Amino acid sequence: MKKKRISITDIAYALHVTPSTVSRALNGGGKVSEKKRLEIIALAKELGYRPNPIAKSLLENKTHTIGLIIPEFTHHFYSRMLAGIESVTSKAGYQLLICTSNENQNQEIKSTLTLLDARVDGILATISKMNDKFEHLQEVLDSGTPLVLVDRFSEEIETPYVISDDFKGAFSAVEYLCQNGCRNILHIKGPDNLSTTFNRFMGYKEALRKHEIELNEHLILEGSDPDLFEKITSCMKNHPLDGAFTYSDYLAFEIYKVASELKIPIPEQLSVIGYADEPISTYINPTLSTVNQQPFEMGVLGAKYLLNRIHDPTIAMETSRVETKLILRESCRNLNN
Amino acid sequence: MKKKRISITDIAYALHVTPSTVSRALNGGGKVSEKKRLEIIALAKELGYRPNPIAKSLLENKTHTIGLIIPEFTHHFYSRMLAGIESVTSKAGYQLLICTSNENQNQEIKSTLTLLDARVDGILATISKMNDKFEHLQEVLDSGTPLVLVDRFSEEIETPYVISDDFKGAFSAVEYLCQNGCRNILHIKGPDNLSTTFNRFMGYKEALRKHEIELNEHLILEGSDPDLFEKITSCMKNHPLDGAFTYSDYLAFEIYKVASELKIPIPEQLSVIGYADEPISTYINPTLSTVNQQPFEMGVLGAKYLLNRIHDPTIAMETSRVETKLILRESCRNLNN
DNA sequence: ATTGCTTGGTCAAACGTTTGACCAACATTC
DNA sequence: GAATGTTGGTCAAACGTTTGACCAAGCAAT
Repeated sequence: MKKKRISITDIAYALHVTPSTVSRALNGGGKVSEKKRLEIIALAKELGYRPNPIAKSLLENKTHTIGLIIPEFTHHFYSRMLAGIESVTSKAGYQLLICTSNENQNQEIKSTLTLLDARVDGILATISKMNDKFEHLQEVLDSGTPLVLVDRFSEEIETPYVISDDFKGAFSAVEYLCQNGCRNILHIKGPDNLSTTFNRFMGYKEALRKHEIELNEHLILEGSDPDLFEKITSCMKNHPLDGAFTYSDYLAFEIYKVASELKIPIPEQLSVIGYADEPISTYINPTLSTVNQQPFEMGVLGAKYLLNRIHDPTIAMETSRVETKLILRESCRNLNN
Repeated sequence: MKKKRISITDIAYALHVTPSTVSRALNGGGKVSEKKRLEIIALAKELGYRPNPIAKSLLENKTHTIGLIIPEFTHHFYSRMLAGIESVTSKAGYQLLICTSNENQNQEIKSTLTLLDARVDGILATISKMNDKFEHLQEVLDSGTPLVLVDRFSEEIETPYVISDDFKGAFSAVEYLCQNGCRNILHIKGPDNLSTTFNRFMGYKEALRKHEIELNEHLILEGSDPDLFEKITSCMKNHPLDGAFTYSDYLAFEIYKVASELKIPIPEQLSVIGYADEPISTYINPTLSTVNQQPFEMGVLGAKYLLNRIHDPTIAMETSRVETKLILRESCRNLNN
């Protein structure tokens, strides 16, 4: 029941000229008298003519659409990233075609195929957690479709990427703890196989090394451990903990729970720093110090890199490790005041 | 630099048949010998042929794409709604084209035009807050493009919609407070001009009326008041408050802050219920009772209505007022246990 | 009068696909 | 031997747009 939109040929017919002339009048390609040009433009306006981008796409082999593959929408990080992406693509006149992978590799592969089928001009992807296959991404590259990876990347796939500087982010957090008197710092790690988990852990280790604190294996826990609460509890009981750095703000909250149970005051006896600057960090008590990854900016950058690549595929690969910001709130002791 | 994808004519040429034959072989339209059919299918597979949906769109005047206009991504409500929408559209084989309005009417109008230009098969929209013009939406309808409004709607525009039952949601929350001994219940209202603000307020009033509690104007505050904290404080000091119902979880948190300042224990002395079931509600202390609006389900429903309309535009208009769920957590007294 | 240039157009192909109309070859029926 | 039906195809139009090639008319220069 969709109404037929008026086309260039309709205008041509009405004015007894050919579609070519109408096209040139509307796009300013010359070869049309001033009088006809005005006539055509007037009629086009009157009839509410709007060019059909589908026809143009077919001809130009371009869709002015970019595809996005994102694990999910609900984490604050991704919605901010999405907002950043949207802000630049919409300004550049590009449409955004969105697919979710649900952190599921098969769905990611399917989404990739869908976007390729849709002939998007480029793809922006955050690869899913448990990714061990990369053929589908290689296929994107092979097809000549520009690809930019955001947030997570793999060395297996040679393409521009924008990631957060997890190492430095973790390092700055743990160094702050060290500088403010912490010597026994717990770390709760993130999901296995994720470069972010690894890099944050490395940042933790490096900060300890720099401040000549020996690494204590007992102070390192796995966030995915089903007995995490008990593990934290026994860790707190058996070690003179004075600091904690966790892979996420949610894991930091687990520490809050145990500390509350054991009546260990934060920050007086235990300084805590989380990661990601989720909204909850300003609402829990005490407010949580954390590491902000600037997801909006990451999205902006990723989208820009992609557009650059679309406009000139021979351009040198642009990659960024986005700086993090240490956000200090009530959960940390500060020796200086 | 995008590689040319292999087309139906390439296959036709290689096999010395016409494109028509290839098309029929691939789509099973008969008129092709079994032998040729298998040959064609084999070659298509070998060459990695994938049909070009752009060409099909041009022919069919359908894009298998639905447009989404959403105010923003960062509120949990919208990201859940988006997830719900995506879950049904992707299953139905539809692409999702996303635009944000940033709660800005001009941008909403622009987005609408963009989607119409893109020839989407239907539009799903959450109209922006300060909406007083509806011509653009009427234009969508006039163009014959199915439109479904989600979360917010206007009587000016006659189309299917899915909204949350704010009245009942508020009513159930306030009634719960009444049933559990509260007689002096504070209400903090939402933004002006929003039907949700009005309806939640009406629900509040109706619950009081039903439980024969007289409405006290002094117990009703504006969430947008810059001196909200002070207003709440003086309200708590001057009235024997025993309950509070707020337009949002964030406003409920303001009450937490004041209560903490005044050393009023929640829920022992004051029961609090928020609205929206934002993630923070399970992380603040005590955990916050709230009203869940089932945004995921709203998205699912909206998308389904739209798809139904796309498949049969003459179908009767489907609208829903989605039930809310009262989520009881630690912030409310319960007389029964 | 011939050549050459400019202006203002038209024509046709192209993009990839589908589909109704047509058609030749062959088999069947009377 | 003529009419009819079936099988396995081809042809061309259509969707809306752009664009290179062509062309006629008018004019100026030789």
